[in-house]
Order: sequence, then C-alpha cells, then structure tokens
Amino acid sequence: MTSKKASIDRVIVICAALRRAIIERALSPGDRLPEDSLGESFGVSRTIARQALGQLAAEGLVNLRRNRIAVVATPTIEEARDTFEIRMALEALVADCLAASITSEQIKRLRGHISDQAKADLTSESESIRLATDFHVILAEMTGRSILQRYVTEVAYRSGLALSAYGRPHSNDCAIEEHRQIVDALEAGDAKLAAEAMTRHLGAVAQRAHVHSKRQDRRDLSLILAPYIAF
Amino acid sequence: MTSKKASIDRVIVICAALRRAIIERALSPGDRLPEDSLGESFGVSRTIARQALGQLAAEGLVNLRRNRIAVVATPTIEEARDTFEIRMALEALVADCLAASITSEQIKRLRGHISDQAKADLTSESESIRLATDFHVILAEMTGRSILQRYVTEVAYRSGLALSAYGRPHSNDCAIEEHRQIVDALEAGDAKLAAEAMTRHLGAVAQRAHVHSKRQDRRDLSLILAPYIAF
DNA sequence: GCATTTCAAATTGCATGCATTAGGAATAGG
DNA sequence: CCTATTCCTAATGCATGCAATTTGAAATGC
Repeated sequence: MTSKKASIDRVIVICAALRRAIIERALSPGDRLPEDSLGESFGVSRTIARQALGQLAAEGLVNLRRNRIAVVATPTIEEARDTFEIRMALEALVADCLAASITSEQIKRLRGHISDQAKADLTSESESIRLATDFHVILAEMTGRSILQRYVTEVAYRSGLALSAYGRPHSNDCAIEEHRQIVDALEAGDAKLAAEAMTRHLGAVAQRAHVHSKRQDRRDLSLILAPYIAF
Repeated sequence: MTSKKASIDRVIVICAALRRAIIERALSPGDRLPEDSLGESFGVSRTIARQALGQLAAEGLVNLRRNRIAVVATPTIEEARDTFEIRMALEALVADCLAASITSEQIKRLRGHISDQAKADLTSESESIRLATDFHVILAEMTGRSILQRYVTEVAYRSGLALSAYGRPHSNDCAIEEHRQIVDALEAGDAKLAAEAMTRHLGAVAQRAHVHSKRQDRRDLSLILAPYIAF
C-alpha cells in the first residue's frame, strides 16, 4: 500500500530501505534477514527480496551463504581498516576535485546540511548518523563524477556498518567541526588543505572506533523495518 | 553437463563467465543479453540469469533498464576517465602496500605471469588482454586486503570495458615493460617508485584509448558464450 | 545431568507460469 | 515513396510451487 503501482524498481527501493536501516543502526551486524519476512514487510515476493539481498551482498552489507538465512554483514577488523583506508583515498579525490570546481551555491548547501546535522545531534541519534554519512555522499555527488560517487557512497555505507560493529555507541562519529573545516578548505579553493582535512577527519572517525562486544538477542525484523518501508 | 551438481552458486559462475567474455572483448558494449538466451546457454532458468545480470549491472558492466533487454554497458567518455582516475588511486594503494610486504615467491610468480603474458602477446589477443588484467588482479590479491582486492578487480574490469569501447583495437593495452618496471620497484621495496610506476602505467593505458566508432550487427549470443560456459 | 541422534518446521534454491510491456513488421494513409 | 498506425511476437516483471537443505529442539542414550 506504500505506492499505488510498481512503477519504480522494487529491488532498488528495498535496497535503499535496508541500507538506511543499517546505516542508522536499526539493523546491526549479524541480524537475520529471511527472504519471506523481508518480502512480507515490503509487500513483495521472495524473488524480489532475494534480488535485493544479492545486491546488498555485492556491496558488502549483507552476508549470503548457500542455504543459510542472509544476515547483516559483520566486517572483520581488517576489513574495517581496509574500508577506511580506501575511503580516505577516494574521498581525498573528492576533496581535490571539488576544491577546483565548487560553487557558492554548493557551499551554501553544505553549510545548511551541517547546521541540520548540528541540530539533529541534540535530538535524534539515528538522524545524526544518517546526516553525517549524507554529508560525504553529497560531496561525492557534487563532483559530478558518477563512478566516484558510486564508490564513495558504497564505502561510506560500509564504514557505517564497520562503526556499527566497532564504534563507540554514542560517539559523534562525524564531528561537526571537522566537516566545517572541510567546507572551509573547499571554499578557499585549497585542494591540498581540503584533501588533508578530509583524510584527517576520516582518520579521526576510524580512530574513535574500537572493539567492543555487544551481544543482542533476536529481534522482530518487521518491527525494525516498519519505519523504512515507505520511502 | 558442465559439472555434476549445482554445488557452487550458479549466479557466480555466470557472472564470472560474462566478466571474462567482456574483458576479452568477446562481448562488446551494446551487445544484447536476453535472459532466456543466457539461461539456455548456461543451462539455468531465467531467474538465475536475471540475478547474474543484476550483479553485473551493480558492477557497471551491464546496463539494465526496465522492460528492456539487458545490454553490455557502454561507458561514457566521462565514466571511462573517472574509472581510470579511481583505478590509479586504488592501485597506487596496492603498490604502496605491496612494496613493504612482498615476498620473493610473490615476485617470482609475478615475473612468471609477465612472461606468460609476453608469450600470449604473440599468439592470442584475447588471452593477452586477459592476462594483462589478471596481473593487476593478482597484485591486489597479494595485498591480502579483501576489500581493496574487490574494488581493484571491479575497476579493472570496468577499465577493460572502457578500453573495449574507446581503446585502439590492437594496442597492447598493458605493455609488458611497464609491468616489469612495477615489479622491479616492488622488489626494490621502493613504495614511492612503485606507486609512481603504477600510476604512470595506468595513465599510459588510458592515454592509448581514443574514441573510435565501431558499428557491429547483432551476433549470436550462444556462439559467443560457448567458450565461456565450462569454467 | 549431559551429549547425541532424530525429526519436523522453517527456509532457501530454482524453475515455471501468467500478466505486461516493448519493438518491429505489416498495413494504411498522405 | 515516405510517414504514421496497428497489431503481434518476443521479452521482461513478478509470484508461486516444489524439492532440497538447514535448524533447533525433543527424544534418546550414556
């Protein structure tokens, strides 16, 4: 009942919803994602749910093993480190690229986003986390380079999952001030400084992560997913 | 009849076969990939073929549009450039990482691979292209960093597709000599030099590419795919 | 009481069928 | 002869059904 018709590809919608649920930590590493529960939640058949899971598995957000229920991926510490190092390289590229091309409108939008995030920091943790990730996605988007955008987005989500597994529960993973410094450097058109601010920021985010076990019993998937079903 | 059972995931097998067919230029940008022809070629149902196409679409090797036959992707010039720039950044990381950790056995393997490639250069163009790509994949593999390996492999295949669209038909896209220089730098343990040799090499590969239209009429997919069906 | 085996419910793997849509050939009109 | 329209075939979008596998727990043995 979410939308009148099956106009847009349902697989994409489900992927987006699950990505968001993961990034906001509504879904945690290890959480089970049975095809039929998923399908029921989104009003589609297992076929579609299955395809969505396949996509997310390709992105590293879901673990898929033959004849086994799909689960939200649990990145190893090595994978988490690897992800962050790759992310630094890619986002340095973004910073470098944007420093030369960014417009004042874009700067304005970024500052607006940062202030939104500052507000969200005080109210909703999940929204704060999401906006922090979005900041990086928006930067990638602004480069106009579609492939770079795709990879940055993917590693950003992977990072989010890694932080979900290893980050401190309440750390403000993307400090507002660090985001401001990045935008300042971009506004100044200083590519070197911008790239440096970016890698410093991402390094700091990674640094704040540490291993901590958090066991958790099985929760009701349809309840978790409910807020993510309507776009 | 290729294998006795359906033990390994068939989707993965089909994806691998298609990737290879694309990288060896047996499949060209724009070539149609109908689900049922594909399924028939590999002895599976459309369901499986469809999933494979979904995966390849996520990797950028296939274009998927609603209600339309899937086609081998035709990267734009901008996407091609973007891909190469990202590839340089990632493979510089590989070179940097390997310079510090590479073993003499690994060096030996790389030199063996290069000499295989030198032989193939004289005999089979498709094998030459494949081995050239494999060289980069093997390097990524040797880092032991699974995520880095995954992304390098993906951009390497994307680059191959871009070259298929824009590269000169008979240019030796991955000059043997440039590969040797990379291995030499790695053997010397000189990270800076290795990364530089790598980016220089990839820059040269990209440079050799240029736009050239090549029209082509529809060919028989099952014939093209025949050599790729049995692993 | 603890480890092991057994077995049914739950779940995935995959093919197939039906509805829908695109694309092109045949046809009619200019 | 060229352009627009109609209709039909081919292909996709998706749900469903059946077989095979896993899982977890009851039942059994030690």
